[in-house]
Amino acid sequence: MTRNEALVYQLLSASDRPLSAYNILDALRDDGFKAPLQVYRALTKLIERGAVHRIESVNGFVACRQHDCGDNAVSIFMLCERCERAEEFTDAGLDATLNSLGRLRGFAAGHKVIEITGICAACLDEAH
Amino acid sequence: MTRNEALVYQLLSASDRPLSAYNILDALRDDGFKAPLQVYRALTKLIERGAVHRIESVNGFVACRQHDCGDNAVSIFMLCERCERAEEFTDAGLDATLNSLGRLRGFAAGHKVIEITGICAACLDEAH
DNA sequence: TTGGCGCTGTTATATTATAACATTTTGACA
DNA sequence: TGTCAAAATGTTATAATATAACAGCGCCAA
Repeated sequence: MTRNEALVYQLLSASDRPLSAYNILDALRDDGFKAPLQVYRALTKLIERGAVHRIESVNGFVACRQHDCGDNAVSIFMLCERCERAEEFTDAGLDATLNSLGRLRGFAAGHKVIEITGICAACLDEAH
Repeated sequence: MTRNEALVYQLLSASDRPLSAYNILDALRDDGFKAPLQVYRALTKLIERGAVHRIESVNGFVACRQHDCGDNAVSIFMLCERCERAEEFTDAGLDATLNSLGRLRGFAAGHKVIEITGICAACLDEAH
């Protein structure tokens, strides 16, 4: 892992919510980051490697918190509208279900995006 | 449905792949569209009403081709990497599965994004 | 030791989306 | 029918997200 990748990865690992590329850029200015490409390049590598996931719904990025995502399991993200926290978990059954839904239609499934927006347990409690 | 909404909806209905807001803008210049906001405003209304879906993975928009999406069923999109076509279908079982996955963790599920990237049947055939 | 490859830095630019505000249209109802 | 408020529209400007293009550096294998 290169220096830039490590910096981006550490930052994402320390955050419980998705960060945008420009959030990351700002946070790493003291470490010498000056241009968006430095962030995007690191993100691209980290994502290829499965260390980081992109959250399409919010144009943000999170560190992977599962080790089985990719091998026969799909990542599911629950995104809290209130506190913006993202929780990742995996489900092998769901992965298989989606593969077979595709197969039924002759579709060869590759990358899967599953993102659920709602209210997390902590925020529901607060509202009681 | 207002004139602008109708124009945007017709365009999307006639397309078998997602269009970006700026694709739409360009296509509707002859109809008097001049600024992105005209497109985004129409899209916002159409999406609220469930007539159009946003495809997060490609920052594009498609006309809804299911009538049961929303009522206890979730829309699933299969996106072909090769020809870029988007196919929508719905699945009530999957909707229930995701709701209960959330419930297990105290999460109140709202909007769900399910997008699968891969190769469609037609493109697989071509490659044979 | 050198030559190539991958990583880096930098400037510029493309793409996607919204803010702010003035104007016009629509439709309910007196 | 007149009128007023709400909704829709038009327009300019700008914000937020992402990539292109090219030059330089550093490592390390032959």
